[in-house]
Amino acid sequence: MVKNTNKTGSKTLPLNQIIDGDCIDVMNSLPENSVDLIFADPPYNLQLKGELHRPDNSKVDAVDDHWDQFDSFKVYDEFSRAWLQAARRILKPNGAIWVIGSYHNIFRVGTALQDAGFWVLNDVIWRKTNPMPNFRGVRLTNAHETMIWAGKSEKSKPTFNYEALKALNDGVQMRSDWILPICNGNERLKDENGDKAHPTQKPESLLHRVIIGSTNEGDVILDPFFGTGTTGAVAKKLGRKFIGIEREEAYRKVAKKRISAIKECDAESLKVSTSKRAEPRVPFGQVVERGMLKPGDQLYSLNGRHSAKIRADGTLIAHDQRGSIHQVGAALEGAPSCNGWTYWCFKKRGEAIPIDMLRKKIRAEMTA
Amino acid sequence: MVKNTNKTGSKTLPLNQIIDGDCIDVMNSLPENSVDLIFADPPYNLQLKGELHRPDNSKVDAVDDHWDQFDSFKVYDEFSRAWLQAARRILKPNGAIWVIGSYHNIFRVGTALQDAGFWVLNDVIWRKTNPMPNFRGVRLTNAHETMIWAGKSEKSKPTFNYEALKALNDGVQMRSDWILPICNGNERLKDENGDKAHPTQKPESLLHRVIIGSTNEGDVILDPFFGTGTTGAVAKKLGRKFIGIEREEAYRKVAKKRISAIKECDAESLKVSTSKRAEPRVPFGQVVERGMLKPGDQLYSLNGRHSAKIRADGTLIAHDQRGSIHQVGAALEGAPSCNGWTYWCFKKRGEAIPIDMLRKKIRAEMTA
DNA sequence: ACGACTATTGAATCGGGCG
DNA sequence: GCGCCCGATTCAATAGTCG
Repeated sequence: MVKNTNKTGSKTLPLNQIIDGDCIDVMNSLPENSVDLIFADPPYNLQLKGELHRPDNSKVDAVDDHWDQFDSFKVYDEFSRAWLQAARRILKPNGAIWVIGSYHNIFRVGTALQDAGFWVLNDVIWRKTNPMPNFRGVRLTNAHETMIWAGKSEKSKPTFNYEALKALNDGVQMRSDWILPICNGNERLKDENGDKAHPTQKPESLLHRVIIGSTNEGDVILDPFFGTGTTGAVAKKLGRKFIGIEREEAYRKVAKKRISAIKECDAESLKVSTSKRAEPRVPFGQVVERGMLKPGDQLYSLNGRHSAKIRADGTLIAHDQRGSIHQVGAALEGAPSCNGWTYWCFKKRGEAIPIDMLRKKIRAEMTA
Repeated sequence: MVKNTNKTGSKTLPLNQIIDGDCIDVMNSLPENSVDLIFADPPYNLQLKGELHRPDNSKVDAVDDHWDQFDSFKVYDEFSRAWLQAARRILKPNGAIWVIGSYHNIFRVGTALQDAGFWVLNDVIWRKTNPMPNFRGVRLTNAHETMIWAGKSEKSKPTFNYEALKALNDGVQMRSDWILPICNGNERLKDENGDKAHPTQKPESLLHRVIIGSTNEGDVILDPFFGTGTTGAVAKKLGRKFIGIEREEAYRKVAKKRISAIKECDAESLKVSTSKRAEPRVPFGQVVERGMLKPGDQLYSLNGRHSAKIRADGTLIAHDQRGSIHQVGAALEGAPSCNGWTYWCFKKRGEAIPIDMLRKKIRAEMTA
């Protein structure tokens, strides 16, 4: 619990501190209508069963921590409603909240949040450039997480730095999907043994965008599930104040050390380097899905010597050869490799047109 | 309501038809455990209150001027629970459902779906290449929609054509974010006045991926909010059967015309890449029985570190390890498991050849 | 120093068939 | 239903090693 009552009896905020305790108790001890933004990364309730191994037989380090264990959806929903209610009380009337989650919990959290009176402004997708694959090949690669951005109420007018986000996005309006890598390399905090200090550390780039977009300098940002303190680190760097709440001694310790080493940026260095985008890869399957060519259509080689038929999954078939546009091209030519995009043509009004024209069209739309 | 009772009184499915009626009533009139896949694009606009029905089919009264947020969510939730329950009843035990929505409704739908007993397999983000901008610059561009893919229950084993989706994505595992343009151009259906026939027509590319990935040829796909029939159009094109339910005469009319003009792909083009899991199992003993390898022959591990001797019953022996090709491989490597077929090689004229070559030979003979 | 190659790792609801 | 056992399955980004 926080000692946050001053001499006159009015409550004050414990700024730039990491508070030990249950986040609901701590938030209830803070004054109402006092915080500008809440960023929350609650437990996801993953419900993992057995062990999982990679194809090379190495074991996957699962998130099986005690704090992620809930008996049922009902218990998880009660937990969500409780912390969301406490969070909403301390938010200023024009304050906002961000919550991050995966399909395991985000629908529960989103429903609880709407029921509590929050007003959803956007849902934002964090598209991971380097997610963990689905090793058994039984599902889609789980390549994103979902964030919900919501105001305290329908009437509230939360901070939104439209121009700053637009600038971050090379001058075009920021979209609801954010393409960012997961947290690894030097940014990933290690404990004394060299193991990762926290199983689910979020990248600073994600918080950078949240904080730039929805707070002003000097604002107070509270994180009820502080962990190793990414929210606090980025808040300090960007000249905002933070309040962190964390139950685990080990996480608090790492976070404190981390944040004390951070230097606040001068205004100039707040500008972020925008990542260069390589030309987006276009799978040939998209040409089929989008109906630019249809299953059953014929393709012809540039040299006119071969032809092949398109199948519904974007592979080709020619005599006994099946596979991608590249594989079939290489096989027919007896070559070690082949760029199918420039090798194959389709016919339109008797004219042979390279399929690369279709890829150009798709790329133009992707970057538009 | 559907006339789907034949002379013997047993119910039959009204295949490749568009049925007029409320989707809950119609689904309740269909036989249980009869449909392979459901694709649902339910209304998400809460202003549709006037058109919503409670589970008891009573119509919800028109909007009150002082409409209360919680009440409207409650009505929407009842509607969601009702149609999801009806949908779940008619799904086969190994059937699956796809639901698409935006932040206005997807958290409600996702929660209702989990509460109804569906088991979420993935959430999938449709990332629009060409979304409508946020004209007033007060929010992020709403550039995506969310789809939930779920099995009928935790135990069910829905169809998942992993290899076909991988092929569609140029040979890398399909991710949970799908980059596709919105429906416009020639694909966008117009009415007699040249206006768009439906406000939220989904692109065929989206359904192509859903249907290729989670159904097989001949499967039955039901769409309870059929609209202008994108689900039916792609189902027909890909050799699947559909059942559409739609209350609006104008949409049914457009959909019927649209689908009748569609041509089904030829059989060969519908074939997609399949997984090895579908291939017949070959015991290693057959290799010995057929004399392809003899008792006493040596096998060598792929990495060259181990060797083993073949015994007459098709087991291996290496030092004190005895057992199947898989068991001995795993034991020698200290691994939790091992695919002996790809781990062991035999020598022919000094060259190491994987024993999987012998299995391929046997399989070829089996299918010949 | 640099390139080539190998090893490690990340919020994961990660099998199916037969006895 | 349970236990056993076959045998299928990964992408991108670091970090480390060797020459």
